[in-house]
Amino acid sequence: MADKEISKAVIARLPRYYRHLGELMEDGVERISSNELSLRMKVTASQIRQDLNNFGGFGQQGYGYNVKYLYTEIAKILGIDRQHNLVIIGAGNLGQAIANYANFEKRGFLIKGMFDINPRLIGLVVRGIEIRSVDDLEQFVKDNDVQIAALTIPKTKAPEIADRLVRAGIKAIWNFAHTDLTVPDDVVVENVHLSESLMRLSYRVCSMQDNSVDEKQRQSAKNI
Amino acid sequence: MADKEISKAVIARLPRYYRHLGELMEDGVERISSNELSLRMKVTASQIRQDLNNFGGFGQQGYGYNVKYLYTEIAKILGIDRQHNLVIIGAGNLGQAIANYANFEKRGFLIKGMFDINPRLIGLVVRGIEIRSVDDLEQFVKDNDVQIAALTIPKTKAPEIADRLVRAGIKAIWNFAHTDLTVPDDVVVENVHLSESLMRLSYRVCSMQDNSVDEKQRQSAKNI
DNA sequence: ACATTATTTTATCACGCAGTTATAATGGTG
DNA sequence: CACCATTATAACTGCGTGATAAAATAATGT
Repeated sequence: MADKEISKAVIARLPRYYRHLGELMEDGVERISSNELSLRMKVTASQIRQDLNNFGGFGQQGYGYNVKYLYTEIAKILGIDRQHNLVIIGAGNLGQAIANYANFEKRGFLIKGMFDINPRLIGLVVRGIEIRSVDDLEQFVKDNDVQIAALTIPKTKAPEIADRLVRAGIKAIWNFAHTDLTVPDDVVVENVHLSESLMRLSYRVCSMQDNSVDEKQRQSAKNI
Repeated sequence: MADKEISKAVIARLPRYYRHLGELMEDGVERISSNELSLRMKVTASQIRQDLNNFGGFGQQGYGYNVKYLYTEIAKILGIDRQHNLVIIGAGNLGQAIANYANFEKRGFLIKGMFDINPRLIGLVVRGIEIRSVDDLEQFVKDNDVQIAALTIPKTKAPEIADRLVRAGIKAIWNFAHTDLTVPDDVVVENVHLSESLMRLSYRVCSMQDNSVDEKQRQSAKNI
């Protein structure tokens, strides 16, 4: 496994395949063809076949893909068959929203602890997870084999905390802070910049309106 | 403006340009060259030049780009110079996290109301925004010229609410529910699937580890 | 029950287009 | 007038799509 480089575009699509396959399993579907799946997911069947082929022949001619097998194989590829210990830095609404999302644990993401600087929050327990002082961060990361840190703190504090996490040996940062982080090459940063997402939405709304205006102009141009 | 089709990839990068330009403005920087910006943002200067050229000559030879001018122009392109009214459906932690993020309002996103089905939450006020019953959703959307709805509800409820929003005349859905939504062509859906983001992170962490194992193997192979 | 044919569906190949990077040409700056 | 940095153009890379070959399943007839 993990022989040749797999394109970024394919990896980005895998979680969506995984989600749909999970839903199919729940519905008791045992096998599915790329064509059926393409209808469901609204992507071309060709793309599905090519994507899945990156990881070796999961499918069988004349049969299709075995849903359960494919599901577990994708889990292996994504690494969600293993356990990942994570901590949440920032116990505000966003941090608590993540802590409260139970399904992460089904995927092997185990929230070991939460951290904050607000003394009023420290000591509280959210879904069995204690909120601790950031002073204890390094020690906790080392003691609990924490791989991943979710950063749900203001951008001003983010770079400093990121540095501390890196020095404590963290492998990946799930960054919700509205800033870019600079980390060594062997540390992964996955950005979730909500404000950027909202701006993209804004663009699409506006260009949609502009287009409809254009169409109206074209319509009235016809009538001349 | 809005003459020829601009590629999706360029639009996706614009918010990041916008953020960095904002930071430069705060630092009192008046002009910047594509080369300096490329160093700061860690993308190629060539890409920056080509991206910005999509929207007409913002730059000047021998001078660079005027930071403030570029900032306001990108704002126009993204449509964040106008006001967008939005509602949040789902007043849980995630919904409240969005409601509490003040900077959205600076970008013209005005949160008009929040909605939930939980009677205990209805009537509460978060940052001056009242939490209402979803029964009042349609009327509120129509009365308040709401364009955008943030969906921070469980996936089981999402499709039904999405339908209701569409019928009420919403223009865009910012979808945090872990499911795909089916809407008419003239309604924009921007997905924020956190679980998928976390899976991508997981993949990168694992492939990073595998690669370092490979390197060690290569190292030991050398020593034979 | 077996051989044969038709059907289904994947795997692989090849092409075209879009996105990215590099280079040449142009036009201000100082 | 030399230099700088953009604009415009060209080369390259990679992704997505469609077409074809191969392989298994399902159907048919003897």
